[in-house]
Amino acid sequence: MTPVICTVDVVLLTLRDDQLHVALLRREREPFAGTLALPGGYIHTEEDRDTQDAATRVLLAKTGIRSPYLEQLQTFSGPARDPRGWSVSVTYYALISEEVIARAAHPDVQLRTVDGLKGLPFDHLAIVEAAVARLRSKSTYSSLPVYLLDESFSLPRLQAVYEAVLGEPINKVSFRRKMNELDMVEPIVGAFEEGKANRPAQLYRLKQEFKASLSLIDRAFNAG
Amino acid sequence: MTPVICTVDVVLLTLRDDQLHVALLRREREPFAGTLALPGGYIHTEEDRDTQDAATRVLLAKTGIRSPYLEQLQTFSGPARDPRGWSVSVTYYALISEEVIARAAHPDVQLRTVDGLKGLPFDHLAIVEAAVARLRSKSTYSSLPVYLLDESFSLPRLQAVYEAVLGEPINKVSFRRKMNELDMVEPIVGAFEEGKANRPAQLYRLKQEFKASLSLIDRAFNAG
DNA sequence: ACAATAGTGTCTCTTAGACAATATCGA
DNA sequence: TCGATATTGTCTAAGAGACACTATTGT
Repeated sequence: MTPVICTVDVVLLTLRDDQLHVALLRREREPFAGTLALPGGYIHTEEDRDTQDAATRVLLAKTGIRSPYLEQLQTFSGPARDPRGWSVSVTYYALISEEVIARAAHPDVQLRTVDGLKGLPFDHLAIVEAAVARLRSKSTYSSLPVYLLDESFSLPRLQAVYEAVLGEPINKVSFRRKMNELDMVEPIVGAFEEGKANRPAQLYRLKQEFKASLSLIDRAFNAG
Repeated sequence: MTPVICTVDVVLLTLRDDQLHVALLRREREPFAGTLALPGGYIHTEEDRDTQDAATRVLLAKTGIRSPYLEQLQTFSGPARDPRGWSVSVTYYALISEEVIARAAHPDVQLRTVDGLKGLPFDHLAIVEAAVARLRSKSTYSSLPVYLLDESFSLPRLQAVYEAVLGEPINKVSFRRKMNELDMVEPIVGAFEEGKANRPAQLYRLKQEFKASLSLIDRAFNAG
């Protein structure tokens, strides 16, 4: 029986100009050397405790980013997706703020909009699409999008992030009411978003108890 | 680099006496020979087109069941879960009616309640728990539970299945109203559930267009 | 007729969205 | 003061649950 090639790939997503972007890197080796592709690599059985560990290691090594949110996405497999042979790729997706990308990402990391992506090697396009679909789906009923923002943020900004991810407007009153009920963010007393010619927005942060886990919403966000 | 062991495992779930059961088989080979375990096996790179294909093949070969619903669950991995070495198991879960089990399952298939399971080898307990959690979660907002029933069923029966899976009562009026809106089942004209000392229930079937895909509910089922 | 469960009508309560009033900043 | 955006109050509409009534079977 031919051995199976085992790799991990990571879809690192961020928001720039209210558009979802994915982090890509130029491949140094064959196959597809020189092509922009997802950060990925082989599982290292001597050092990785599991594939999540491998994904964390690969992401840090290739992009310089240590993501607070890294979730297993799906496993892609088959004889044709990799020219080297029958392969399995356990894929993960991560969310990060644009600010962290700017501060910590290796200079060769390239951001590309997730819409209209093309020319990706392997089945990386399908992987990115699955990651975006998962993010969209989870965003309708969880606090997931806060990971696309920096430590502190205003509610209008958070709402804009939800709207950008979901691709539709959200009723302002409902949004704030829901955020209130969810009790997942707390105001940073005395901190405001200043500098603009209008009433400054209160800055919030994710509550400590939600930093590790997601907050789940029983009723989805609706358009409005 | 040591090679990674690549397998698939399948959690086949069914409902018996309104309790979720999982199909287990006694292992014929080491490791854990003689122990009840999930049906699983190696990926066959010569014949499997992908891991979904492998899961379908393994399930049919080991249990005799060809499930209409088979979804990728999660990939489990690590150096310790299998004594043979660093391994990756791509897991799937399937739903089937008790009637199909009775008709088609190999005689050595054993059903066990998913609650209070113990003594499973590898990390099979964690895999079963993940499958049950996924089923519960998806059942709150989709037509998934219909796969636990036979071809035709009454609405009260379908409601009982939802209640068994979700573990809480559902308001009868709301349930029927929602089923009506969803438009995913249709009455079988002239077919009733007979034999009991009460008004016979209309029999329904899943509409053709939902046999391949799930019907998604925008608002979750609520207790009541 | 009675017991038992199927199926429906309807009232009330909760929740979401529309609309608009008020608050607070820089220019 | 004006323009702009934050924040809040409140009315209205839609959806969910409670309750009870009608329907239909076997005994």
